[in-house]
Amino acid sequence: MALDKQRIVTEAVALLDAEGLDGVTTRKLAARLGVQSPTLYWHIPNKAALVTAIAEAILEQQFPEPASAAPEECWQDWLIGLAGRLRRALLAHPDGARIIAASQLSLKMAAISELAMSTLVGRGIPLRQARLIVLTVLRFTVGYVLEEQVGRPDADALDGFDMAAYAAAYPTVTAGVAEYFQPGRTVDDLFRDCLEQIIHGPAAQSGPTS
Amino acid sequence: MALDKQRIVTEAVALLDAEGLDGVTTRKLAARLGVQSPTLYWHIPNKAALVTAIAEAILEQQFPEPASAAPEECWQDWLIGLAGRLRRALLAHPDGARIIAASQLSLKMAAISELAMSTLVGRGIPLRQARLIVLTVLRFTVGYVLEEQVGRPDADALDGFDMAAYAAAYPTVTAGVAEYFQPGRTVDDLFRDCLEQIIHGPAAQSGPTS
DNA sequence: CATCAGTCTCTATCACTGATAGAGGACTCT
DNA sequence: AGAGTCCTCTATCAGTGATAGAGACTGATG
Repeated sequence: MALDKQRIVTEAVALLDAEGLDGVTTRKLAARLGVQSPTLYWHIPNKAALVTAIAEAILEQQFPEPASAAPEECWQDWLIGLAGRLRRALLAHPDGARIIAASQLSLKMAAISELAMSTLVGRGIPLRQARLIVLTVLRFTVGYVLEEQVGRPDADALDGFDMAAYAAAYPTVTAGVAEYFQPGRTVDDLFRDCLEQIIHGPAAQSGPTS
Repeated sequence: MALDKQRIVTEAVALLDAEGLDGVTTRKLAARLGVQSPTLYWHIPNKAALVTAIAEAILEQQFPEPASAAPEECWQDWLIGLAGRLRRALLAHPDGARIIAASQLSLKMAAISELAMSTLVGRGIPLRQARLIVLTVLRFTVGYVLEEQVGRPDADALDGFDMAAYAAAYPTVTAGVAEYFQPGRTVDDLFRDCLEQIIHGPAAQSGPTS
């Protein structure tokens, strides 16, 4: 089987799934492909380009085609769905958000922006406002998932960590977390609620408002 | 001069400013401190802890004290100011956002959340909503600056990049960028406009609305 | 057939990275 | 003087991204 960029990227994603971004080294990747590591450099200029290619592949899985809007929904719901798809794409692989953030000049990301902005403009939103909304939603989504995916510190690092002192020092934060995750609420709900914050504004609340 | 964690972190920030995050290696840092690199490991468990300490130091510079709210402003303007301060803290050093994102369990970040949430709650915002707003604003801010600070690809990497084709493929994005940066608008304005999107909602527009 | 050029993979090696083991100096308290 | 603690050192490890340059294998051309 010939070694080409396509196969390299596919295997790199598999390696990513198995070991995370830090596990994606040229040597391990080459070993999986039955080849020596310098061979990769014939097909790929450097590792940054590989990471960018991985980013494109990850987005491709969730956004295979332009995928025009379903004409039924209002743009708000549609945009929430789009951001949800982006989040799912990032969560589908370890360090997905880190990879997207590290990749420079992603064409797929530009395509998603274009899709979102043109859809909003098509629904009558002024260009300026469409840009602000889309930019806000996309950057928020990356920032959100990035923090969702940070490697939680292992037990050793938490040795001297005093949970009770933490709760005492940051009572409102602690209360807010406790309040939110009461019934059957999940992190997905939290993401959606934050998005509605952006898209519908702070006024329109989903839950029981005061 | 005795070598302690304080001095290590201070010098690490200086090295960060000089060479960026990738330039912060244990050897270079030790050399600046007139010491051999293994010595650092007496004061610091590993490099991740060093990065976390750098993150705390960066935030400390912009948020030295609890800094209670100026009682004059409405909470919206106050929160916008807070996010602006956070953004300035991240922009003040190369890769600032990357460092914050990479650091696990930042106490300073928790303190900022606490400050923001308690302030909002103190102004009568329900706890649930305060949490959503603050979480959204903070994660958006990190995501925003992260993308602001990505290393722009060098000229070589842009070799085969067709700017005209890009503009043609993503006309709405291109038009949106061009429309926004017409008069004397800066990236700071863009950040602020996005924030208002979140805080005041899509309805209240700062510019000339349709 | 012989030769050549292009394509791809190899071995060998570089400069560097974070990290550890363990020796030893310096300093303080007894 | 001796013991013990604190701090820094030398030496070294395994692993990283990357390059140079030799060679193999292919297909086309004389």
